[in-house]
Amino acid sequence: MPSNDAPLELGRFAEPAILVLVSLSDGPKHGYAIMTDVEGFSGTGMGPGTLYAVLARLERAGLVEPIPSQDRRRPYRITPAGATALDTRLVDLGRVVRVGRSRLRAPNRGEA
Amino acid sequence: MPSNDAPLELGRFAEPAILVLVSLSDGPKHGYAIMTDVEGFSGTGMGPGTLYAVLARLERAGLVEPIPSQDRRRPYRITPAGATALDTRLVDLGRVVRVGRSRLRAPNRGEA
DNA sequence: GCCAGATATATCGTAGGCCGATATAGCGAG
DNA sequence: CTCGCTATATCGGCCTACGATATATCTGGC
Repeated sequence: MPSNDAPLELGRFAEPAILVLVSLSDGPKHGYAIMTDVEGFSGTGMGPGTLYAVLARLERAGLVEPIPSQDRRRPYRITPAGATALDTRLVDLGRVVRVGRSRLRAPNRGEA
Repeated sequence: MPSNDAPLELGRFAEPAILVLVSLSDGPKHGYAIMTDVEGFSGTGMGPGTLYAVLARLERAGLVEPIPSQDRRRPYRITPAGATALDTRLVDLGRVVRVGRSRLRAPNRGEA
């Protein structure tokens, strides 16, 4: 979204790549299914432009791989490397979330 | 990052804005202190280019505000709007982390 | 049998974020 | 006095994010 004169609720949610990897960690899916799945477990949607760009980048990096398709769908599967990378990222993210929440709960003292 | 021939462990960590807001939710800090603090609670560092750009954007959005400085430091404080936005984001992020972890733990069945 | 809408993928344009490099300057230690 | 740390600011460029757009298939209603 271009003009940020309004209140603005923070630009993006997080790395789309993480959302895609989480979706695929459930089992192989094709692009369209990933889109609807992501919308399900995160409030955020994702256009085809973002989705297929992320998928291509992830494939180049060896974190996902395509499965030979029998019909018009092109399913992808997460690779072991992808699962490892996602797990690492999730641990880091979880730590940030935990720290952030505890800091928000604590009374905001004036000095750091 | 140009050439992606190497394994690659995923590009970025997450939104720098979130890291900055988490840092400020502890109490007011100036830029340099934010940088060292962020390196502490997340494995990721952050150059001055990223930091001050994020700070400017966050200020424009009303999520942080500058505190009049007495010395050469320019401290920032998180605003109520900033705390609310961060909390919302943290909830979403936490849900993604939870879903991702449980999916990674479950046996990877071949069909979605 | 036809049309509308959902399913499904691909690509382009572009706006803007990310980030390293670089410049500047005060301050304390030795 | 000089080195290195603290501290902030800006510029340039690559790359990502994402809506818009194009295309094709499958399905259900009439």
